[in-house]
Amino acid sequence: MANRPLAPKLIATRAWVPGSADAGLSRSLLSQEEAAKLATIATISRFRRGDTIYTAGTQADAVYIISSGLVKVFRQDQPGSQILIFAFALEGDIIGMADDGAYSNSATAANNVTAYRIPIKSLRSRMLSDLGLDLALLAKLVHELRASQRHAFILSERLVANKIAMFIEMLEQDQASRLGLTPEEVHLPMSRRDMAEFLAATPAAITRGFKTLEKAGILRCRDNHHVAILDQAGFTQLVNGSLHPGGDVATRTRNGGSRLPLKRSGSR
Amino acid sequence: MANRPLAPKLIATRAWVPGSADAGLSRSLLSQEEAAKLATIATISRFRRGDTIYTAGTQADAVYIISSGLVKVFRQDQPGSQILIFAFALEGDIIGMADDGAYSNSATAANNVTAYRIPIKSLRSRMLSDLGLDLALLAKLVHELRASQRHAFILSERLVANKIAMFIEMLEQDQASRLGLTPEEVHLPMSRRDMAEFLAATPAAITRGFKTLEKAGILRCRDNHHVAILDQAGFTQLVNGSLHPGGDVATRTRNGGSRLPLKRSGSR
DNA sequence: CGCGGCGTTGATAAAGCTCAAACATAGTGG
DNA sequence: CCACTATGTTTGAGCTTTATCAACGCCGCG
Repeated sequence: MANRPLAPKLIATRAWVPGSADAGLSRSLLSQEEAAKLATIATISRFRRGDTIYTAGTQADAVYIISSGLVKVFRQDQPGSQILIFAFALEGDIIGMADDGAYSNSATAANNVTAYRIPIKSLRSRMLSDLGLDLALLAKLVHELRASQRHAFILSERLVANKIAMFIEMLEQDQASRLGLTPEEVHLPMSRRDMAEFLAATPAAITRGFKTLEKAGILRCRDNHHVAILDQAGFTQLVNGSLHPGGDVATRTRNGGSRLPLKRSGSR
Repeated sequence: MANRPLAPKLIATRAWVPGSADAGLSRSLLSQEEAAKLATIATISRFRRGDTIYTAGTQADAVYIISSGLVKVFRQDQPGSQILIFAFALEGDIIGMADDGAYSNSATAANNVTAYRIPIKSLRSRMLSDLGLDLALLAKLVHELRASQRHAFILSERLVANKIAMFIEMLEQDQASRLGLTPEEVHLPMSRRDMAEFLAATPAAITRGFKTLEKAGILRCRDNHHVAILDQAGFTQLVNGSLHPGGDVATRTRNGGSRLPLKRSGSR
């Protein structure tokens, strides 16, 4: 049973319960038993790249637990107006939040997606009888809320280069917590345009932001979907918003590089 | 409804359950019974304006349900660096989210605050036995998540005047759902500086944004804490991001004063 | 009465958006 | 296999908004 991919997984980190052992690690929130029970009320849905999974404002009859693929959860008030992507959902994420019975945002598949579709009614009745499921959803929602606040924090940044750095750090942590180790390269599974719509910027600004970070020696892009962090110290400072990439990073030779080896410093 | 102020209240709107009757209305999520049970494990805390309620990174031993007053929930990475206010919490809100046993953001009282302090341990044991409490927290978290996404959406706006309009609309809806009717004036209980820190702008920009909205005839400020919406249609368009206040309002003199939608479309 | 925080107003500079065109990369059908 | 189209990405030039920095008025408070 352990190696079968046929039961939904819900992934999150611990919230109030301190767990120093696996701090920062994602755990599966559902016991096998609970996952199996959920599987009995779920159906498997498949979506192709670009497919609409649900649309904001329509009646919310089901939530989806992503099994594989990448889903963009977004909001667009008027057709043709600005889009803001709220989250990139992947395996172990649950989507389909509703407000007064209607989906409060939209979701489309960014590539081929398989997901468990769980009707709300079944879920509700199941929740009333199964406390563990309840607590799992609670933990997942806390996780989501934190992620959303982090998103807001990224959006509050003024310079696009900083936003990008924070975005990459977010993906890095996510991947690290899923894999259990920090990968050499961070994988950016979405397009530049998607990044722009997540970071509230234009694709052009995203391109230039990456260029800025590369020129500053902070990171290196193998291609548009794989970046390596070269200057971890400078990167962290960027993420913490304490300095601006254009000016100070180059002049950071004063204090910075004591903790980690810098590959190349201050080439200007 | 009830006149006993001695039990905690949790306020939220409905999520998946459609309730066409009281759509958009806040409901108290706890039955009197549950509230009473919660009260037995809660203690009342009082804070004065400026007091710290908890600090990010410290051990999270309790959550707080606000009974009265205004609390700023915020994050500040480095002392002296940028602050982002995530939420203004008031009566019926719950604060104290944690990550791996530590508070993930900070909270201070914006004025005199009374709150129910509920130790995590008691809450957990209570949750395991009381399913209703569980579901109430779930509903509240969905509410919070939506609020956070809305915040992100506001932050994604480029022009400060639009941000302000969306912020006012947010407060208006909140007040309307609490009162059960749309008030004539929207109350802004926080300072300009707090708004700036919520909207990721500077106080100066906030001032100028309000000026812009007033000059455009969208709203009128009785004082710094009370605004009335004069042009509901224009206001709504601003909130939906379909129209730029600076551009169109300035060009209005050329166009002879007619309010024109001027939306952009991708047709070529 | 002086002090410090807040709010407003004014100049300047920087960063990003808009618009637009060149470029790259698929996917498609001949 | 190739043109051909559609989509995404990059680059460039001009314009707008806001951050920054500063000064000033206001108010409450010691």
